[in-house]
Amino acid sequence: MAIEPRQNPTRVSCFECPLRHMRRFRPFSDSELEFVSTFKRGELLADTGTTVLAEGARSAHLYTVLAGWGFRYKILEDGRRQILNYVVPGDMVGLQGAVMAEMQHSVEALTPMTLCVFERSRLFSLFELHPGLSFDLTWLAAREESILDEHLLSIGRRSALERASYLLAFLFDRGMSAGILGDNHRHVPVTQMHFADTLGLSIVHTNKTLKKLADRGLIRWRDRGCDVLDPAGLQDLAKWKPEEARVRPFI
Amino acid sequence: MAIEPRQNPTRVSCFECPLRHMRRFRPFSDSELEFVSTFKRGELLADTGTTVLAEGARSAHLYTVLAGWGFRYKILEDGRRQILNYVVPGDMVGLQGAVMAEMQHSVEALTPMTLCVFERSRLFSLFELHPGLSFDLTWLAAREESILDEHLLSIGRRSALERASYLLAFLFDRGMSAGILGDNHRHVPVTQMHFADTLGLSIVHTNKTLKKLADRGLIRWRDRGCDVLDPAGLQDLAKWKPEEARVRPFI
DNA sequence: CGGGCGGTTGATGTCGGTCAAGTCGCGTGG
DNA sequence: CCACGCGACTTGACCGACATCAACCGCCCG
Repeated sequence: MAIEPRQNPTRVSCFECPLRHMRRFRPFSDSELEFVSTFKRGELLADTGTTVLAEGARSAHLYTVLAGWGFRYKILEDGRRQILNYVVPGDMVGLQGAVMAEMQHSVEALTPMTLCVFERSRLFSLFELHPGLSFDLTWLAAREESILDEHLLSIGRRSALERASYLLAFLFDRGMSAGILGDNHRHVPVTQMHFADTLGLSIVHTNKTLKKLADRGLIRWRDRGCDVLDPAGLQDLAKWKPEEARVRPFI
Repeated sequence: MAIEPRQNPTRVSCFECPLRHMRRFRPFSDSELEFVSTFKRGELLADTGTTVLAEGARSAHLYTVLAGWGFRYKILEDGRRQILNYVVPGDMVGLQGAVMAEMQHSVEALTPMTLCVFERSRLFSLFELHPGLSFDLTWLAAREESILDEHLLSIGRRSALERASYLLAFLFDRGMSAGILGDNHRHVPVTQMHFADTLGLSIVHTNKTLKKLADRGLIRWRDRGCDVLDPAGLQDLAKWKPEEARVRPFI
């Protein structure tokens, strides 16, 4: 169940961080890059199904996703699970734990993941030394908040079909802008069980709902995941538009 | 509908800010207090039902709630509304608009509200000059995120009765720690319509669900709002515990 | 005194849950 | 090599939680 993730023996320097060079991330100043390099403690590799962070933990670390898909979730005592959001490269996880006393949710790997490990105790010096990076942290938190707002609207007020369409369009958008969509740039590695737990529906009903979308040619199930064939059609069904892409921060 | 809020002619200095002296807020250093004083532009009074911030707006301002209750919400094209969260004194609103391009949600006053108005353009100098306040902003954003997480869990996975109990316990907790519960410190100024739009239920079913709670003596409806008679009982029903109170930031 | 808002209630319908099987592909071990 | 089990996906029958429709009450306020 809760497999221990393992440290990567070969640390990769921030200077040659593969994400750093992507156009969609804002460039760092030299001093910022240098700071982040010392802030970084190492890398963490997590296999599919691994628990990266557990609810209730008081982790000494903070992470940025470098590769792979993961998801954040909470569970009720009796096992009912709600997936809160998905994480992709460039996203930060564990900020809550760094800022509050302990983690209020868990994070699990959906595919093999690589995470950049930061020292939580040095977080405050980031605020002291780098206003730009501090602003970025706030930016990331505000953006997460606005995503959660939309999810709440979705679960609270959209029908099952709209909800499913929204989630698919959303995942496609996130995967696309992170450049991690599988074969043909349309594969999303999320099972129907994950869909059910994100949408607040039962697996059976989720299946029937997704089947409708598949019958209409919007998606196709394959290989423990889903090919998004018609993102625009999904957006229309959901009455939702993604934020237009712009340069975003990344720490 | 969208009544224009009005500026308060009599600005109150931050030095004598009534919230500042409450034990639950962290104290400011002299230089922080001085900075915030210059950051502050004035005060805004909003009557019940007023729209304080509108989705899509590119507001030049940022606010901290000084008095009263409000709520954040989103609406779908066809009018379906989802209330995302409630705001009470000490909460910041409009940070999203300051950090992203435009507001992704609206804010409306539930009771007459007083808000402290800040100049959005000076936000970056806050990051440059005051690491402590920057950290506080991130803290506030992370806390909002963890509240939204819990709401998602609630709407997605709790039954109608559990959801309603959770929301009541939650509102009681927030009102209590902000010291703004009405008569006998148990009155929450939220109508059944607001409950419905927060819980993702119809008004009729919300009414029937809340009636059950009233019949069990947990709450009582009165005066366009609700008296919370047994917060502990509600928490038990919802299987939820509030975060333990600790000193929190406030800008 | 009339109308609007908030709350209440019953009748009826439907969306989505639960139960129960069954298929398919894959990895494991006899 | 095949039996077995398991995880992901399907499908049909049935049921219940919640939505919708339609009244109606009480209160406040113009």
